[in-house]
This record gives sequence, C-alpha cells and structure tokens, in this order.
Amino acid sequence: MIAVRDKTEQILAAAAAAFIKKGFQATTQEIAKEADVAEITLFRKFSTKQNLFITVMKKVLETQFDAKLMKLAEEENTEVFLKEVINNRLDVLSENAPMVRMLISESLMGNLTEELQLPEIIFNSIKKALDHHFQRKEIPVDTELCARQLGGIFLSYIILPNDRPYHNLKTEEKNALLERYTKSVLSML
Amino acid sequence: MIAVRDKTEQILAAAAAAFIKKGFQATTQEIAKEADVAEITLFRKFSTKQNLFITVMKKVLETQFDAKLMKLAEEENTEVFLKEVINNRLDVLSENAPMVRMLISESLMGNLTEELQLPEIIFNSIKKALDHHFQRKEIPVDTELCARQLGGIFLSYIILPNDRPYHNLKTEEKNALLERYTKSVLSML
DNA sequence: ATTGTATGTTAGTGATTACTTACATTTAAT
DNA sequence: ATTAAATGTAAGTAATCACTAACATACAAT
Repeated sequence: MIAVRDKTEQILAAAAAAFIKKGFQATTQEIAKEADVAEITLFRKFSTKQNLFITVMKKVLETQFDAKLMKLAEEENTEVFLKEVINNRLDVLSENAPMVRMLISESLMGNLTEELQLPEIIFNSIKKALDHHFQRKEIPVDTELCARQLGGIFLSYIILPNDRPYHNLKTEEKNALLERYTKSVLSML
Repeated sequence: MIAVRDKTEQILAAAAAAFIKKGFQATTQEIAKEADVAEITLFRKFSTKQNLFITVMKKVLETQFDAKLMKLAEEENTEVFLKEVINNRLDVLSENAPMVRMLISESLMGNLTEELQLPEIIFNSIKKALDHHFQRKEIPVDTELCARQLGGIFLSYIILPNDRPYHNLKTEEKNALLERYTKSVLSML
C-alpha cells in the first residue's frame, strides 16, 4: 500500500494555485500554509522554489494544454479546420486565463526557462498544425503570418479587457464569433 | 538662471531605462547608480519608488503614445483609415516594445494603477477611434469586436516570437502586411 | 563672505524571504 | 515493539531592499 501521509499532491495543488495567483513571487510560506504543510517539507521535496515552480507549471501545462491540435489538423476542409482550431484554443486559453496571464507576464519579463515560454508554445503549436494541414493542399500559405494572426486573436481574449470570457458564451454566440474570425483568417490566405 | 546641478532628468532617464528593463522590481539602488546619483536623492525628489515609477511611466507614455489616432479617424475612406491606424499603432508599439512588454506584464499581474493599464489604454483608444469613424457612416459596426481584432494584431507583434519587428520592415513589406490585415479586418465588418 | 539649497556619505532600521539546522514526533511496515 | 522514513517545530542565517537619520560638502545667488 502506498504511503498515505505523502503530502506531495497537496503541495502541488497549493503551489499551482499560489503561483497562478501571484506568479513566481508567491512565497514558500504561503504555499506551505495553503497546503497545510511545514515549510521545510517543500524544500525537502523540491529543493528550491524555482524547481517547485517549474515542476508545477509543466504539470499543469501538460494536463491542460496537451495539444489535440494535431488531431484537428487532420480535417480536410480548411474552414472547418480553422473553426475547430479557434474554438479549441479559445476554450482552453480562456478557461485557464489566470495561469495563461501569469505565464505570459513572467515570460515577458524574461523570468522563465525555455520550456515554459507560453507565447512560443502557443505560436509554435498553431504553426505546426497549420503546416500539417496546408502541406497536403495545393495552395501555398504563409503559415507564419497566419499563426500570428490566430495567436493575436487568442491573445486579445486573454489580455484585452473582456466582460465575457469565451468559455462562458452560449453556443450560438461562440458560433457567430467563430464564423467571423474564420472568415477574417480565410480572407488573408 | 535655473540651477544647473539639478539631477531630476538624470534620475528620470535612468529610472525609465531600469523600469523598462526589469519592471517595477528594478531597485532604487541600481537606478541611483545608473543615474550617478546618491540613492537618497531619489527619495528626496520622489518620496517612494512607487511614485517614481508612476511619474516616469506616465511621462514616457505621454511622449510616445499620444494618440494621433483621432486625427486618423477623420479620414473618410474606411480602408485608408484602417490602414493608417494599423500602421501607426504597429509602428509606435513595436518601437517601444520593451516598455510595452513590461507594462503589459505588470498589468497582467495586477501591479499597476488604473492610469497605467496599457491593455485598456490600447483597447479603448482603438475603440474610440473606430466609434468616431463609423459614427458618420451608414453601416452599423461592432466596434467592440473590431477593436479586439485590431488589438489582437498589435499584441501578436509584441508578444509572439518575432524576428523582424514591424518598424524595421521595408516600406513594401509594411504595405503588403497592411493590405492583408486591412482586408482581414474589413471582412469582419 | 554669507547663506540657502541641492546633493553626497555613511550607517543603519525594519521588514521580507529563500533556505538551513537540529531535534522531536508521527506513521506504516515488519 | 522496533525501525525507518516522512513530517513537524522552532529558531535562525544571510541576503535583499525600501526608506531614514545625521552630518558633511559643493555650489549658486546675493
């Protein structure tokens, strides 16, 4: 039987919440308190705050962002493909808006290791999906520019003031938005 | 004659550089050193680091961002108007990318007072110009959505990885980009 | 020469914070 | 019951940092 007194999960959960809320400057003290754990337990398990941060964020990124984009890229119809990509990313990003904002903020200040550079992750994953999709088509597409355009749409929902986060919209509202965004992207190809 | 030994300008310049580079966490010590000034001089002039930060950033924002957008909004032709707006904002933002990044970063972490919330400033100034322009036209336009779209374009140039900042592009390259972006925005109206 | 003002020097305060040391206690398995 | 591993307690270290106190100096105007 596995040790029942292992506090690792509690720590990871509390650290995730704290880091998402306050960024890297969240203190080990408050994380420990929130996890209902002695502060030194953090250090015995993770050595440094930096290491705890990286561990936590990588884990959250994996569970929340794991692409699914490449599956969408299999879609033959470009319009349907774009619509699904936009919908999927807007959903994921807006559901995780606090973490996304924090990672972008830290990234902009150059505080993050390469594997946590969310802007790059977002951009590259989009570009890869676009490349994969358009590779098989006749029309040559500037996927760089297109990925930038899509990334811009996503960033606008995370960063600009926004009363109604995407994932809270009704289905018809989402569809109306997707129509317009898809049209605007298509008009660039 | 005005005192020639006044160090205010040195301090403002050094503080601007330091804050842009490191954000609000730049230390008063390094600012003083860079300004070649005793640390206490900062405090005698500005009382607190917070106050120095606000003073400096407001000043830089005024000199660098002062709209010009409303003048562009006088333009009758919508396509020309959009093209000029996009060009103007991409120029200004990409020339000041380090400061823009820093202010967005601090803004995302909730560290700024209202008057320095750059995402809101960007969004609202665009929206105001759009409202002003489309008010006189027959076609009703969702300026909120349109401002978001434009803001997204700008953010994509500031935040996503980018080898070639806009203000370094050749004129023809800029024009090609503006054509495509304008078309994509028009296709949403 | 005198004076007032802006600045400098030096030292320090008090708070925060990542991380440590040393020792005590709980808990699971044998 | 014994043991070993995981956790806790309490105290502390060393560094950083915004900000201050007290006193000294450079300088500009009269």
